[in-house]
Amino acid sequence: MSIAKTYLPKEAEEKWYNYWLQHNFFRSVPDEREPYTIVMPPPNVTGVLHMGHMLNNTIQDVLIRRARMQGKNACWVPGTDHASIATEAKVVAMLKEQGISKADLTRPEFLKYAWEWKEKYGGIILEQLKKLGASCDWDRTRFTMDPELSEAVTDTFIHLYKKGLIYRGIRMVNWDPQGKTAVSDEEVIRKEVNQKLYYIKYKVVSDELSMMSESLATHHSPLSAHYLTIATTRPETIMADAAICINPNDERYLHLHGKKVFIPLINREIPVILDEYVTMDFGTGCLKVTPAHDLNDYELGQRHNLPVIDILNDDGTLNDKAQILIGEDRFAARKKIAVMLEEAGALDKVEEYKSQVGFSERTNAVIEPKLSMQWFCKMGEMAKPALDYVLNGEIKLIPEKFINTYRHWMENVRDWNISRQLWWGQQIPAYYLPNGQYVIAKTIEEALEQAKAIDPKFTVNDLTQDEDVVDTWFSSWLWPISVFDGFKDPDNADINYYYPTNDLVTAPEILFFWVARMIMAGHEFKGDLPFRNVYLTGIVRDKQGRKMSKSLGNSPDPLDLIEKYGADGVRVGMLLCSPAGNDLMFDESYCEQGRNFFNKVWNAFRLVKGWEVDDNLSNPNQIAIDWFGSRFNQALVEIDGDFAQYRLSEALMTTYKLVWDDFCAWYLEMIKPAYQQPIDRETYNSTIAFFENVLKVLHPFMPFITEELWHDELFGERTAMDCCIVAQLPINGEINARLLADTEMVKQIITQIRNIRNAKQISPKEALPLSVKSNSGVDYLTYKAIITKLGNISELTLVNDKVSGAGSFLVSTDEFYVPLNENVDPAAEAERIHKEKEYLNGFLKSVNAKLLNERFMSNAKPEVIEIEQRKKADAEAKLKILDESLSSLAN
RNA sequence: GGGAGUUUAGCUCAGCUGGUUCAGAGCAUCUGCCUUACAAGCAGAGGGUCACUGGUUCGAACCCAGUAACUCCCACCA
Repeated sequence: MSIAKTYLPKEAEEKWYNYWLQHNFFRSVPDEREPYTIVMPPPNVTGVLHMGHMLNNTIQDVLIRRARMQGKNACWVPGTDHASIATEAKVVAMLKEQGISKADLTRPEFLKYAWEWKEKYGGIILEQLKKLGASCDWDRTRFTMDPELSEAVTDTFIHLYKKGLIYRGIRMVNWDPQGKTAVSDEEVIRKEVNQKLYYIKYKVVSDELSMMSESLATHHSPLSAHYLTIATTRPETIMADAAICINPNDERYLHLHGKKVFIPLINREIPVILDEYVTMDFGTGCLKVTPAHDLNDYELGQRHNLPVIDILNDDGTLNDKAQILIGEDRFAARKKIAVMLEEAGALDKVEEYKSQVGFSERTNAVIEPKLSMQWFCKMGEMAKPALDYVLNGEIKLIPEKFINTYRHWMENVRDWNISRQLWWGQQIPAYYLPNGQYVIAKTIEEALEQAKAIDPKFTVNDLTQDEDVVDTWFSSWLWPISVFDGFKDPDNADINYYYPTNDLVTAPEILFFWVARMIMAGHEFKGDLPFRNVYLTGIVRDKQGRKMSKSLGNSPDPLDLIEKYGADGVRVGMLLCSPAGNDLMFDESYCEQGRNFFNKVWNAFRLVKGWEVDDNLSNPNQIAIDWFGSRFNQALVEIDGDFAQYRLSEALMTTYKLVWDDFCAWYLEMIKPAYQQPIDRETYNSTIAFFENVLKVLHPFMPFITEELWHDELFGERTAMDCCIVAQLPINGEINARLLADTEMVKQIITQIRNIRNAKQISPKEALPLSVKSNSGVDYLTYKAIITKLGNISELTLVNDKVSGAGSFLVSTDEFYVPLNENVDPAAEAERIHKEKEYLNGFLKSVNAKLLNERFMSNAKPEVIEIEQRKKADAEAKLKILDESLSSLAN
């Protein structure tokens, strides 16, 4: 029977994923085993898989599969997030294409469209995750707007309101004119932008000409006495100015104290006010105060009792209060007003200027500070315990460097604006009464009851529910609890069993958005932390270090990659380039390496599969078997250590080398029978057992090929449920250190023999004799079988004297001679030995320098001194042998 | 402006408490091989002033100080 030279993943992937599903291997229900739980950071319901998801979910799947194979009850809860602003924006855009405007729809009509959209596209990303091999318990799939989860949102809102942690108030908020909603501080991304700084002249209202000329005489400011000049990046907001502010200590402007000025173009009179807030050396030292459109100006306005003139509509266009350019977009208005100012002679100059501008994280629109009535959640009280969990180590952040950032944020946390002027999401459970009061209630019936307590005359018709919905994160911060119905049914078996969860794998970008708030919610609503470890992955970047993004077009399509390299290849590729806690420079070649790796495993399988066993043979290669057994156990310890520290990349690399180098390149070569020769039963059985163990350690990284091979008859009969996915990882076994060390020497011998072949152009097929002068006492005859096989040695003999005219090398202090047909050139040999001596002498010198240094001898630890002494003795022994060789060459 | 981090081979990264021949791994490169498991491979080899400058120490990639470059987070200077 011939087996394909290369493994074709596609068919196997589909077959085994379905098999796992059918046999409920991903399913988890509470039982007596130790739970291991991960809740998946829910991707946006309308999103598609990108490289960040690939990385994230590969890591989660590796952890989950490993836990499952360690006998834990592994539960990975998948789900999606309703992502209110992003989804609503998409639905609005979709409707617009159909010629439907959101404004023409009622709330229920709009929501109907939104749900249809969700039903249509909502499952895509989860389906894509299946291609990757994600072993989630799909029966537990949740959506943040599932009825139970929405109910949890309402309940927690009420809970926090009753506790006084939620309040309503007029505040300056971050307004997204595209999404037409407020967003939280965390959802504003500041970017440096090239802007223009406009210097605009405001005419001073003056009553006496004489005073003016006096000012002219005494002040040599760049400003005309008739005017003062302000600098602004936002000339379109001058119509909303309520004052000009100067620093009272600014000597240049003493003459302006108590004056008034005209706003250019509209000629409205505003006062000049004094406040030390103004920096004298920035711009002109004159600041236009626009309380409606700047947070600082707002606060300044509050202090000075200035009116708030809001000239912007919700969509960022100018309203009639602007008097001019009504209906124009703010950016169009900016350009036009610059021209108008210029024409009016009110524009002094324009400078290039770099400054930070806030953008909406979801729509990328420029954020507009806007005064509005919003709901807020107080954070201070909840932040304290959430900070403690991390500081005292109950929750570990991996890597630890994020602790500082986390602490800084938690110590400076501001209240959270939780209301959004959207329809897609959980509507705020506030009901307004005709008298302006409101009540907070779970249902309108309950609201009515409360209303009646205020005034029995109220009816349902008097109640109006708040139009707004809560921030998406106000539902996802409940995720680790709500997916287990911990609100609806706080004492149910699931929540009691799975909560707190074990590991959370997510991106550092949402440490504050989400992770911190989940910790707060966990403490507030469950009195316990939501998870014990937070693994913060890096950002997936391209080879040049740029963040992968749609607009740059530098992100490969994950599904194409899977198509090309197989899911196993892509998984390995992702992990190969993702050291713990660092960004990863992704390159397709990593996936190629992953593919090559599973192909290597496939071919090892082909080799073993082809062997015939002869029960009459009784010459097992016991040394090889013992050695690989030890080596395997040693690798297990290393892998365990890597996982314990969440060094997944290294765990994979340790596994990679174990399989490729130790198993394939060394072990299989050691025991491989000659072409078309049978193998003995014992070696065969051991090899099969090793291979099965290899499949196990590989499985978390490469689930598909390992499951495929697992079921081959090579490994014997399998029952339906006997699958690699639930096989138990081997427990750390015996490690024979001596054997491992000796084998390393044997490997060196073989490498040296190969080197001689290379140098002398001798074919590997040509058998060579080997003589050993063992000075160390190692009995090389023990390893005769391996040395003769891998070195293709015709005869291994022990000698007491040097062999002249042969190729030679040293391993440790043992001498090896390979007699060759042609005589070795003594001069060349002498040169080689001289070089080696030179190196050893240099080495010896540095060792001696230490040993002769009194301070070293008195300060260094005894074991360090001992090591140095051993080095010295070793070098001296080698030098002695080399000298002997030299003199025997001379003879 | 404040804070954190990074800098080790061509690339991506290990290097844990300062002490083995400590300067490592994988990939890439080079040389030789189509050797009956695998050319997606095999065998071998060559790559480094550990960013820079000083200091501490018997001893520094590692500790300290400073410098430079890059990255991230936070922050209301128009």
